[in-house]
Amino acid sequence: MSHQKVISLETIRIACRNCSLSSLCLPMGLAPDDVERLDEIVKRTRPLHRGDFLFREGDRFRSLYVVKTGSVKTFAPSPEGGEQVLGFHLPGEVIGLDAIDKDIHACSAKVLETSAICEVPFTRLEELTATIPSLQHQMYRLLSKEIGHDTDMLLLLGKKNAEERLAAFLLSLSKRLHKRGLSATDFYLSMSRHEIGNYLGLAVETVSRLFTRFQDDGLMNVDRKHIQLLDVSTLESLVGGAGQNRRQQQQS
Amino acid sequence: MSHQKVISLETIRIACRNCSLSSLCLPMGLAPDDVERLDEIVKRTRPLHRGDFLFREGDRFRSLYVVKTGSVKTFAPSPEGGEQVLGFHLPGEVIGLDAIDKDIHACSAKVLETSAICEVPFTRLEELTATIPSLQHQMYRLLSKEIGHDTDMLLLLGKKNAEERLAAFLLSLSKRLHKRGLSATDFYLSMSRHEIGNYLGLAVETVSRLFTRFQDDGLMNVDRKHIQLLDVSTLESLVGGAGQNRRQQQQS
DNA sequence: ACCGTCGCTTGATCTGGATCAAGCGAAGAT
DNA sequence: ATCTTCGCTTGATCCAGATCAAGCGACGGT
Repeated sequence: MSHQKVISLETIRIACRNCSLSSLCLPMGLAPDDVERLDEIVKRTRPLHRGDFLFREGDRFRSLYVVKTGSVKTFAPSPEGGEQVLGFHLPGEVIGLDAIDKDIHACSAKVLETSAICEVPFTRLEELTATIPSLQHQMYRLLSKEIGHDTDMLLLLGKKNAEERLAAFLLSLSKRLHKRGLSATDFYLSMSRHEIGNYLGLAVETVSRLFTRFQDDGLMNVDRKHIQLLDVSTLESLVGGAGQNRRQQQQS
Repeated sequence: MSHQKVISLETIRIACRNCSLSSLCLPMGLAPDDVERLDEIVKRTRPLHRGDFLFREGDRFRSLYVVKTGSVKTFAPSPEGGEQVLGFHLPGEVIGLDAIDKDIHACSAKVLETSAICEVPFTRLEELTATIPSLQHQMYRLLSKEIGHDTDMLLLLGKKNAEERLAAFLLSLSKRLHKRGLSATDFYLSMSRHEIGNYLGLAVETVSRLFTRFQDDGLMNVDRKHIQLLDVSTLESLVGGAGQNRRQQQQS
């Protein structure tokens, strides 16, 4: 997405209180004093590069990770030896929540491009939440939000066709990038077609064909990793399942 | 599954400290005094019946619900008017965690058979967790566990074929029932074939055919809602994806 | 500048499971 | 006791998307 050595020490020295992501990240809604306390436990590591791991499946769980810049994918091994991509994580998003339960990471997290990551030791965070009610609430919300997101994915994988899935994926990226102050209609993909397909439960070929089709239909421009959304409202209508009239699935 | 009026007032008067589910439910690992405090905020409603709602999509979020006996399904509306079954909830399982974030329920919860349910007002629970560190930790684990479960479902819907999905579903029920002291190999389904199919992303017909096939192969007996698992280890090997050799999905 | 690798595209074919269609039997209603 | 409904099963057909196959072009390495 961008040249490597651009991220300097100054960038990673930015504390929570000055971080442009604070409204998306843990500090959301905290009093200045409390942000200060949170700030003290956050480790800021130097930039990581494509292919680096934040943690691997089977690792002991110690910290949550927050993407500051760049992007990360998480994936779990499937019994046969393949893997399931579980998510792509953009700035402001928290990684590792699923490991709190068993104290062991059940999935791996791999950096997709040069990225700055904050590390938050969980035990210390947990102690802090006990004394800062609003931070505790923020944590509950964070975990709950993740569940809600997974629920959306279940609906996508369970009920939507290929076209709807890809449209939903593009719009999700668009929306999340926009919330971080980036363009909602012009961006670069940091993941491969293969990874997109894996994530959406589709073959690479299907993803590729759909990109071509969407472009032919004037919905977007695609040039390698460079994406430009041209007709967001039509994409949105595609997600709604207006694609065809598929059988209404209900039960009782 | 059983006659209705059997559950009496005595049954629902059981406090947390006497509840046989305490090792599965919130109180896990709490000191007796703390269980007492938790116990005080839990409301025990009279038994609910098939078709009753715990909450509906759009309702204000107020409480978490714990299944004590019986079973509950949760489901979300899909844009087209159909619905996606999100889960079936057995005794000891907690419902409503996904609504903490937005403070609004994004899905509905419907009772599948006569059931006893505990209601835990969330605001009060949250206050309590701030003063009982082990309860706070328990809550984090609970939310995290839910994420882990959703992750498993993503893998199931994204990578597994029909046979693998149904085998996984049956084994999941079996395992969860067993943990609650019930038979792991002989049980009744409280949900319809349609609901199972919806949950697993399959058509009713496919579910029905697979039940027939599994029975013909000697893996289980099926008589309406009554299930007997005969060959658990073969079912387990089916889940592993040993079914056929499907293309290894991996990415760079 | 050249080469090899690898990710991506595009075309042809195949297939698992959806859809369509037609009973059947159990449970509740009158 | 009979009817009606509805959930379930089974058979026939269809199709979206997987799989197979064959280039092509970008990029990193030397």
